[in-house]
Amino acid sequence: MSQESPIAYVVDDDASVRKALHRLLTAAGLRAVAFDSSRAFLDGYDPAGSGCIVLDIHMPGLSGLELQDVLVTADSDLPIIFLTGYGDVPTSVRAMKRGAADFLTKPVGETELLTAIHAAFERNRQWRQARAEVAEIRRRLKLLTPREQEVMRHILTGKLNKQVAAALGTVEKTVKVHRARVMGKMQVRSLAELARLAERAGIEPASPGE
Amino acid sequence: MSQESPIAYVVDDDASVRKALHRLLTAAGLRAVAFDSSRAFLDGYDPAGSGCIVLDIHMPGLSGLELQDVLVTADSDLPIIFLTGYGDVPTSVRAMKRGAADFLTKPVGETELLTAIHAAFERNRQWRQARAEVAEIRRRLKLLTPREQEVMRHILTGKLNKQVAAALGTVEKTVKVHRARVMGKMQVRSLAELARLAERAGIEPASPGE
DNA sequence: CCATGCGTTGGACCAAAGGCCAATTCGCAA
DNA sequence: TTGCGAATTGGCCTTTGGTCCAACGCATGG
Repeated sequence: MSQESPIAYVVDDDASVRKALHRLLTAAGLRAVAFDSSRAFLDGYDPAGSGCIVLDIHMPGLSGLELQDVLVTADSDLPIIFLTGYGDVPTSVRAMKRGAADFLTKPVGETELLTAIHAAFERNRQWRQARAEVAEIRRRLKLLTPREQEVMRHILTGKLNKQVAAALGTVEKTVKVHRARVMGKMQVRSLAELARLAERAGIEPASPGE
Repeated sequence: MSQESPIAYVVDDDASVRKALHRLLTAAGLRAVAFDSSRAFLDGYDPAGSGCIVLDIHMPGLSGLELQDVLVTADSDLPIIFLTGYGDVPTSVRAMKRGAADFLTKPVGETELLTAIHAAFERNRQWRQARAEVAEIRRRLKLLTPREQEVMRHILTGKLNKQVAAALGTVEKTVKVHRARVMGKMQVRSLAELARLAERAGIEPASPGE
């Protein structure tokens, strides 16, 4: 568990802004990394790391909004704080509707920015935690053989072993064995725990009929 | 199951705007109800109904943003579409961060507004559905006696009846009876279903120790 | 050809869950 | 006082779940 501290990525094509922001964030005790373009950011950031992005809108190449689209599509969990000098209402609304954490206008107060960053860090932390839990569940799920997954899906509907057997065209004994292996591989000791994991990870139970 | 069609509430202190919006929405086949102030809206809207609100920002008395705060606090599920002639970025961002469905500026295109309203209706529909499910679960939960609720919480941890009995200072037989009543009142036929309901409704299982 | 692993199945056995009937105690309300 | 619902407990029986030992068929790779 490498619990690295979150990084505040700064993406702005204006060197003086980058420098000022970097200095401000570093002085506040944050890890800050600056990029001069969306492309440079995409090439240099750590998709698995934690943190947030302080992003300018108007930039050559990929604009801030376009970078947001790329990250959303890529299912990134880095919150984006837009920071622009020429923001208009439609743009800010669009950005927020696509999940931006905040939308600030230059010049921005130190406190305002730092508050936004800390909030973004917190959002990122919670998101990552939720995602990690689901990822762990899915990791275990992959350990199950196809047959075991089928049995699990039927069990989650509340079927009895014999009913699962009938649905799968096998006998109760076999279901028992699969069931035991499912419980073992999913690392749960009760049906209640299994159902909870399944609910969290979005595992749909089999249709009652089939 | 009164499946009434959603209502588009219009809240604006400008009579001409109200009239124009009402005509526009009605012409589009929507049920529209207009109010000239936040207070009038609060007094006249149906908290249990479905729909959305087209809300002006600048109004005497409670402003649009203040009305939003009231509704958020009241846990309303009516999406708010702000519609203002003097919107600025900080205001729109604040509104969006508090959950506004959209933030449009006058003059607004017919298509733009209608699209926003339909999107808001859909959001409202999904929200209401999710809320209705949880409400139904909680309704059943209230049918449980305190003891039965305790037993349920322990069962949800995966404990055996005898372990639940030990935790509650009683005997296995009693737990069995309570358990059966829990299953009956919650209208589930398996532990898996019960666990699913509990997970959805945010019912926390008892701590394993106690 | 054979070893290895996976999926499958059988048998035996014990623990646990669920259902049914009956009974007691307690507190609160008619 | 009487009655009722909640909580509790007992006994008895059936069904189900969980586990151990054992075995067979099949594909994959050595």
